[in-house]
Formats: sequence, C-alpha cells, structure tokens
Amino acid sequence: MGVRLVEPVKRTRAYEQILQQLSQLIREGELKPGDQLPPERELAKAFGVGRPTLRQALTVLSAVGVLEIQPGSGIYLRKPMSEVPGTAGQAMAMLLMTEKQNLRHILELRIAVEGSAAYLAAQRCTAEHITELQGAYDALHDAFKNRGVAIQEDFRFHAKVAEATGNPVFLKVMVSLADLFLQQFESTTRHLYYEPDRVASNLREHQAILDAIVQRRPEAAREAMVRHLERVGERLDLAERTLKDRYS
Amino acid sequence: MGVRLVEPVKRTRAYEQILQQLSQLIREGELKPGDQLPPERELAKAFGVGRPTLRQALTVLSAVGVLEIQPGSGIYLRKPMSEVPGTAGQAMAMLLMTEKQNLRHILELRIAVEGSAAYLAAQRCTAEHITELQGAYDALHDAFKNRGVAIQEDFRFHAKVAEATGNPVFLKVMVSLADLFLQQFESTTRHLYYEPDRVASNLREHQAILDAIVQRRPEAAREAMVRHLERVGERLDLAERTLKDRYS
DNA sequence: AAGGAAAACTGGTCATACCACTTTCCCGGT
DNA sequence: ACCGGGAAAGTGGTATGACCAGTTTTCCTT
Repeated sequence: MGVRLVEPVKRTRAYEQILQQLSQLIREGELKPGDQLPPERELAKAFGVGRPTLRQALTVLSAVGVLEIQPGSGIYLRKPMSEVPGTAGQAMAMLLMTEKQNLRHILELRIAVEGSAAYLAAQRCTAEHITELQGAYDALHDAFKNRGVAIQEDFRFHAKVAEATGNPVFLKVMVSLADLFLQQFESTTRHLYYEPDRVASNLREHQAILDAIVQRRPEAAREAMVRHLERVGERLDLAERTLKDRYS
Repeated sequence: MGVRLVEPVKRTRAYEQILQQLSQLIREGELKPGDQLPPERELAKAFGVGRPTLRQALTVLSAVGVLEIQPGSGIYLRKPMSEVPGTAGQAMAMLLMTEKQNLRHILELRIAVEGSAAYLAAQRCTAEHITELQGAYDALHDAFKNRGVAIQEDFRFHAKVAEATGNPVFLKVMVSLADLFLQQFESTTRHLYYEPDRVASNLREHQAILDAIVQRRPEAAREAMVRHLERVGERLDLAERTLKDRYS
C-alpha cells in the first residue's frame, strides 16, 4: 500500500488514563474546588498503579495549576482563578515554550483579548461587577498615589475587567497572558517602567476604561483598553531603548 | 505581628528545577526543535536525580506538547506548531480544566483572538503567506465539494490566518483554542454541523475572509472573521436545539 | 551482499525504602 | 480542667533496583 491506510494504534500510557479520569471527575463536579484528595498511596491503590506513575499525573496537574500539592499536608483542588500570581503565567509559559516569543508578541495578544474583554464587559457587566471594578480602580489609585508602583493593583484591575465579561475562559486566558507578561517584564525592564511622570498618565488610561464600562459604551471601552495597552508597549520601547543606550 | 510580614520560603522541588533548566535550554536554543534528548537514564544521572523524578519533569513537558516521547525510541523536542491536532487543544484543556466552560465561552474568545488575527494578517502578511492562505482555501474548497466535510481543512485555513500575523503567540493560542473547540465539538454535535445546505454558506464566509486579507483591508478582514465565527455559533445553537427536540 | 534473528537500548511501570515536613494526639505539668 | 510540648503518625519528595514491552542496532547466517 502506497499511503498509510491505517492509523497506528495509540498505546495509552497509564498516567494519561489517570489524567483523563481525574479531569472527568473535576468536570463532572465529583471533585469540588478546595477539596482534599486522598493521599497518594491510597489514590495509587485505587487506580491500581504504582506511586511514581500516579505522581506523574499529579505532577502534570500541579504544573498547570489545577492541583496544589503541599508537602506533609495533602493534595488540594485549586479554586478556579485562585489569585496566585505566577501560577497562571507558568502554565501559559509552558504552552508557549517552543515558540520564539517576546514581550511585544504577548502584548499584541493581550490587546486582542483584553480589548474584546472590555467591550463585552461594558455590554453585560452586572451591578456587582461595577462595584468590584470601581473598588479595583480605587485601590489602584491609592497605590499609585502612595507608593508610585502598583503592579498588583494594576493586574487586579485588568482581571476585574475580564471577570465582568462573565466568561471564565476569557478571564483565565487573560490572566495567564498578563501574568506571563509581568513575569518576563520583571526580569527585564521593570525598574524603568514606573517612573513618576508616567503614573498620572497610566492612571488616566485606567479611568477611561472604567468610565467607558460603567457608561456601558462597548466600543469606547475597547478603544480605551487598546489605547492603554499600546501605551504600555510604547513605554516598554522607551525603557528598552534607555537600557540599550546605557550599554553603548 | 498582625499581618504576614515575611514570605514563606518556597521549597523548590527537584523536578521543578529540572523543568526550569530544560526550559532555559530550549529558550536559549541549546536544544533545537527536532533534537533527540539523551536517554532518561543519562539525563537522570546528569541532573543528579533518580529516574522517577526526572520522569516527572519530562511528563509535564510531554503533556503540554513540548516533548514527544516515543517508547523504545527516544525523547524528541517537538517543532513549534507541529500540526498534530489534539496536542495543542489538550494543553489548553488543562489550562481551563477548573473553569466552568462550554463551547460558547470558547467560541467567544476565538472571536476575539481570530478577529484580531485576521486584522493583523491583512495588515502585514507577506506574499508567501498569501500563497499559503490561498492554498489552504483551495484545499478547503475541494474538500467541501468532494466530501462535504472538511474539518481538517477548515482548521488549517484558520491556522494560516493566524500564521500570517507573524506572531507565534497568536498562532499558538489560536490553534489551542480552535483545537479544544473541535475536541469538545466532536463529542457533542459534530454530526449535526455539516449539513449540505450549510456548506456553501460556510465556504462563502471563508472566501470573504481570504479576499479581505488579500486586498489588505484589515477592518473588513476582522469583520468577515467575526461574522464567520458568529455564524458557527448560530449553527451550533441550531444543532443543540435539534438535539434537545429529539429528546423531548 | 542481503535477510533475519539475537542482543542492546529505550521508555513504562512497579515495589520498597528512606527522608523531611506537617499534622495530630496524648501525656505531663500547671 | 487547662495548656503546652513532644512523640507518633501521616504526607509528599526522592532514590534504588528491577522487570516488561516495545524499538533499534548489530552481527551472524545464508
């Protein structure tokens, strides 16, 4: 036979089956967020595998942020969107590991995702969402005024926007991207970003986003968000140029 | 002390360090796509860990699609965006595992991402990109005419659009989302989707996207892509309603 | 030189053991 | 009766060694 007419049988590895079973238990609500799983030794016996094999599955789930494994304590199912910075970004980092990527590539996707998020948020955010959004902005405002640096608060504001879409997938992907962005950001030009003269501008941009959403003007919200992130990119360019100048 | 003043020390597990080291080797180009890694036993010795521990790291990398592990043969570094349907979607599925999500949530994000992808593609695709895009469309056209079903070709067309952005992060995220969409799609209403009367309409939508990109009209390309995916959603609703009727 | 079988190699899995840490519980002191 | 405090049990983290089922290589036979 010239071409391949049959598919080679796929040998499903044991840990893959465990992965699949656990996924199903989670999806069907058999395992609820915050639940503690049985000890590894029990689980291994239940699945009929050895402990190392079980650990492969658990390790994968832990690496992507589904499980939280605490030595000496136990294995817990993370709550959706647990605000543990670094976890979501870690998973996205692995997803993108083999792709040649830089901050600008990630930022470009953030613009796409968060622009639409702002649009949808303005379209259908609830009263509670607005309250939370307002609170996040106030916190951002205070942090800016007091400390001048507010990476955490900035992050949370963006997360609240995504949350207001009511779409958990939007939220998760946005958070993962933003988290990864900040991680790479930190290791390069963080110290140059938050210069005093940029704080006011940054704050105004956030307020424009908030206002547009509260006024329920989707297009304006998208534009405000896109403009804000584009400014972030500009400041990034500036910072990198400054760095380069220093070394020349 | 009232509040936590110190951060608890993070005990870095051995497999996490391996993960980090391997990531670095990949990012720095020390390991190139397609490369074969040393055997597990050697790697374990090199890292100074036991084989089970090393396997945890390898398993994670394999689960997110970075490595391809072939029993009896060896461990290989996957090429970026290797067109292995199911792999990218698997990683995204784990990222979203704990989120309550359905097809509509994923589709909404696809609209955001792919709409912008079409926009950027129209803005800066090269001649080669256009050729590939055209080729993908032709393949889609033929498959539709001949078999009436063209999930693979449909997928590849969308991937080519994302590829034309020149942004690997866009491509990867888009492919992951679309792949996940198709996976869940398959298990629910696939058989109702490709009905003969919808084929022509679907094909026209794709052509509109292609034309707008070739003519380098970003806004038109975005609109065409958004409209197309919204139609996909409508057909999905229709299919689900049909299913529900059958059970009532 | 070609074919084929055996040997070597590779990943997949298991069993056991030990370590470090956390949690629990019981005992002794107050 | 209450409250430490320390031992014991429980938990995840890791190492070792072994065996299996495949694949790949080697080398002998024809």
